[in-house]
Amino acid sequence: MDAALKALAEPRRRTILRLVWSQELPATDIADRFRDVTRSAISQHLAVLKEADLIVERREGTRRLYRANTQTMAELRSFLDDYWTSGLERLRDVAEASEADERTTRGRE
Amino acid sequence: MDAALKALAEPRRRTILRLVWSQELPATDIADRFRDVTRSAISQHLAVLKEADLIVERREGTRRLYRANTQTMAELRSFLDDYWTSGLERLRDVAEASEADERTTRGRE
DNA sequence: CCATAACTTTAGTTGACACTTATATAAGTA
DNA sequence: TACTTATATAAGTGTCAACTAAAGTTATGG
Repeated sequence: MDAALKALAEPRRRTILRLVWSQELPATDIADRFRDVTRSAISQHLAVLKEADLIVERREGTRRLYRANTQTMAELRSFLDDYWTSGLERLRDVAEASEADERTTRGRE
Repeated sequence: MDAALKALAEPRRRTILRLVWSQELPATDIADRFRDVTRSAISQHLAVLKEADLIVERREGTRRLYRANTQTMAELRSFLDDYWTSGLERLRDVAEASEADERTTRGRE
């Protein structure tokens, strides 16, 4: 979930995600939409999105087709919702809990 | 909105946001929750959150009290919702539109 | 006014990250 | 097999972001 948020922080990646939201597209088609950036850069963005589980890759011959993993977005949405609304009454615990949170999320990077 | 997403990409800042979600807290109290980071660092995080309009600052004597701006979070939520659901039928336009988007958001940084 | 408290701001360092160019790999095609 | 197409991966570069330490700012209390 941390990875997803980080991935979405980059505007270019949001654009890519939107492109493959409702249809599967090969890497080339995606890269072609961007004029001021190399295929290589797009390929790397795709890797990040895939790592964050925001897109799914399917191979077909030499091509790789990508499409958005809408479920992860849904999960992210409810994560954000929960993150702020749930457990706010036990605020005294948040400090330790969140600090632990820091360490584990950082450790996972 | 871009700033808000970027601000939230950093786990430490999410923790801070959660701390001031339902109550106002002075900078010192916030900083005290984190052991492996300086007050200075927290101060800088607070500045980023404030810049992104995710928190609000109120001065009282020498203290500065912070609280979350829940409205911005609400806006972010609906932004994310809209971002993917709306306008997906006009996918042919997305490329140009989003590329323009890139340039303006980047220019604003 | 001077000291202290509560913060921020500045300067400098380090690591991460988006990018480019060049090279590698893998699958079709002549 | 050699060539091409579609793509990733490697290596290197410049910029930006998070951090520390130190100096600066603003209000309050002797």
